[in-house]
Amino acid sequence: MADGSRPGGRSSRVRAAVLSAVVAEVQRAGFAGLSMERIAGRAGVNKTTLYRRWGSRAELISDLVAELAAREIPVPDTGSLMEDLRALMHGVVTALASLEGAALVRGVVLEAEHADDLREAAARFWSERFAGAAAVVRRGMRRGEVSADCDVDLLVERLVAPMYLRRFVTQQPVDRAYADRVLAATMGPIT
Amino acid sequence: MADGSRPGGRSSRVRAAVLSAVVAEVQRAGFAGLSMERIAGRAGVNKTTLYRRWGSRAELISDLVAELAAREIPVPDTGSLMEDLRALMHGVVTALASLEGAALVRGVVLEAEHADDLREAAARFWSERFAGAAAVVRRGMRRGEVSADCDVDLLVERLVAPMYLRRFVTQQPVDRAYADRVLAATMGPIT
DNA sequence: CCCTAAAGCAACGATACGTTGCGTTTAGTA
DNA sequence: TACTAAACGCAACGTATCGTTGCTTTAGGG
Repeated sequence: MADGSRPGGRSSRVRAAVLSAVVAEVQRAGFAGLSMERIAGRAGVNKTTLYRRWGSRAELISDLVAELAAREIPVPDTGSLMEDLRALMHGVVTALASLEGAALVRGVVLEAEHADDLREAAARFWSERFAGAAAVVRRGMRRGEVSADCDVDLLVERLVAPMYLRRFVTQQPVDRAYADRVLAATMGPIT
Repeated sequence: MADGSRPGGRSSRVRAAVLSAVVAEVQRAGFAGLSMERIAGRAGVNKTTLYRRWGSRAELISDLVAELAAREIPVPDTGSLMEDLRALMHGVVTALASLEGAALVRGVVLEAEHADDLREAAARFWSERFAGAAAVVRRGMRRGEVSADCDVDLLVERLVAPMYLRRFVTQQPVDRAYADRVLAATMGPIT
């Protein structure tokens, strides 16, 4: 092999096992209770492997965030802006309800302030997500479903932000009905 | 003394020194990097005192949250809904920019999932804050500045949520200009 | 089938954890 | 002012996890 890297086979199995073990451990004891040795044990992997491949806990979390962020989510295109936005927001509801999605956001919120690489990974993640949502809005703008002088990025933020606030800050439930209420209240006057 | 408690004098000094040391340590190394011994050292207090008074790291953070949450913030009443809301949102901007405010929210986001007492403290905190903001909106509603069928609580959430999203999730800057944009976009069509 | 990247294993010192026993300071009371 | 007990300081303890190292074993890819 040219560069000597060996990505397939055992390596990828180890990687998958470790990342899933991290998620499981986050669920069990929270981010503050993460232990490298426990992660290794749950993943059926030696502690040494973690340090050799990731170097530190921060890099491991950073990799997890990048991994979860890399999962492509489809951008809806039904021809109706409201239907597209509804689908997008319901996707956020599902993501926030899932363990992986919650771990992703929580990891960023917790670590990003003191880990530059994680902050970059997070920035890439959010810019991609918001770009997809913004594209949806711009399609609707071309169809005349929203006025041309609308601040698209701000609109996207206003749509999704309340769900994050409830999920992580005020600890209130987030479901599709709530998403619909936010959507109606935000888009209602614009139409 | 009857119950044997002794709240004044040295006890309160120690408490103040410790809580301020926690905030300083959060700034230095983040929540994940909190060490009881380092906190004790910075506060000029023995490690034993921390464990005897608070029992655990989680309870210490919980107490800090309760302490910060107990600080009364004035609810503006200028006679104009938009001015009141602007003042409220600028207050949030200031709080998020301050170390204490960021530590408060971050502590809740980090620990609340696995600490029931902290979750209760956080719930009290947010319900008080949102009640104040909702009162402002209802005053405006009585003056006819907002329609009577408006969902007040949802409106408050929609106003403040984008600032929290930027500060903690997408890691983007939050200033008064942004708060004004959110306010204008959210209230513009209602008026 | 070989070569070697990658994982396993075992042990290390260092650090922080949480706890205990005992002596000292200090606040509140009589 | 003197007394009492709550609160803190101090020192030491065993434990757990950290992060690292040297060496051996496994298994993927040419």
